[in-house]
Amino acid sequence: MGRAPCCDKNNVKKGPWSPEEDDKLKAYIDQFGTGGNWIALPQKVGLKRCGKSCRLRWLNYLRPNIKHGGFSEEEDNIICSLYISIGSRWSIIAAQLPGRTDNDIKNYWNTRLKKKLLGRRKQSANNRLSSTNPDANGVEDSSSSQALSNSALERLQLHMQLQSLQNPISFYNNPALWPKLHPFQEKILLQSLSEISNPLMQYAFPGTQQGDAQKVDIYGQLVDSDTLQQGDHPKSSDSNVVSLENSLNVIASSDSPIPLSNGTNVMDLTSVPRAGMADQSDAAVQPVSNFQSELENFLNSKTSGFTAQGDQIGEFDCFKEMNGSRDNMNWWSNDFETKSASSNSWDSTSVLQSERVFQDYELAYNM
DNA sequence: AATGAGGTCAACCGCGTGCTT
DNA sequence: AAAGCACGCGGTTGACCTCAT
Repeated sequence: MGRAPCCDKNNVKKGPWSPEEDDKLKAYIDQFGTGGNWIALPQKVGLKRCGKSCRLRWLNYLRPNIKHGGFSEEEDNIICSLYISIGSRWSIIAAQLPGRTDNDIKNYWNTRLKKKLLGRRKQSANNRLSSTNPDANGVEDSSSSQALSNSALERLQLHMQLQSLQNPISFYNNPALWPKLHPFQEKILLQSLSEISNPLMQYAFPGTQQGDAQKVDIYGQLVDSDTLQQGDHPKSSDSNVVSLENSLNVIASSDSPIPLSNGTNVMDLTSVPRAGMADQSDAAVQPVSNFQSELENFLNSKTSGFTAQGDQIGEFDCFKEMNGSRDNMNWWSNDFETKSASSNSWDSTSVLQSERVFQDYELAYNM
């Protein structure tokens, strides 16, 4: 036996609100308020609507100071940053954007921002196609190749953050699902991790600077960077792992409260239970330490037996230039208006996307 | 001009939580 | 303590709009 309906479904009007209904509801609430009972409100107002429908209409449309459309670039960045950080907790994200409703932001993310990001991915795929078709001289266009790799790196950063921070059983948090990586791919991964506090995060969490918080080690313990010695951790003599430690320290820096422009901080946001779903909130906001330990396991299994050769390091160095553009906040906005955005979803295609991202790297490696 | 595909967004639905009785 | 209820949330739907063919 299911829950009793909140109203008589047969006697309530559904569908779009008429201007008359809007006027009635607005006039009543302006004069008397909601009375703390949405269910009883429609009767008082004289509307044949469900109380929940009235509430939604008021909150999303009739309420004063509501903004519709015309999202600014800064708002875009905040939404992206918070989504990466806390996932689809639209009410919390909306709380950071005065005048915006959770419904509006949710729609905006699903219809625009997500596709903006994926559109870039598609463009990258196109670049890959063109880069695998060298011109008649067999000389490949170096700029397109670099753009491809750069794009792939940035996508991986965002995607890994999305997956690891949001979904505890995601591809990225499940070593069993990880493919065997080419040493080069591992290097790229490490470089990506070192940028996990990427520019997007800087918008919502402006207090964090890359490499500015070497206070927490990969074991989640507070560490004085001056006293951290080589050998303090089992793998610290391995250059890859040293790099990982630095990377994870950066990640771990977000464990510290980071001020937002409105006076709250990151921990305020990430520690807010999902209203109505408190049990899920812990999973929704993955503790960074879990991500760290998973990565540590990953490095244990993936770096053993591999020693980077000098020429390989040289190849890695050719990607240093990539980092030059990482402070560009607008990397994902280039094709904002691109009509070619696919209907892929982050969630359903994560593994496939991951594999294709790695294919990007493989291509770059083969160049 | 007609039509179909894709995009947008307001509204609905169902669920978990917490308050009240 | 337990049941009932309203609230608030995120996910989903479907009507409407726009654009390409």
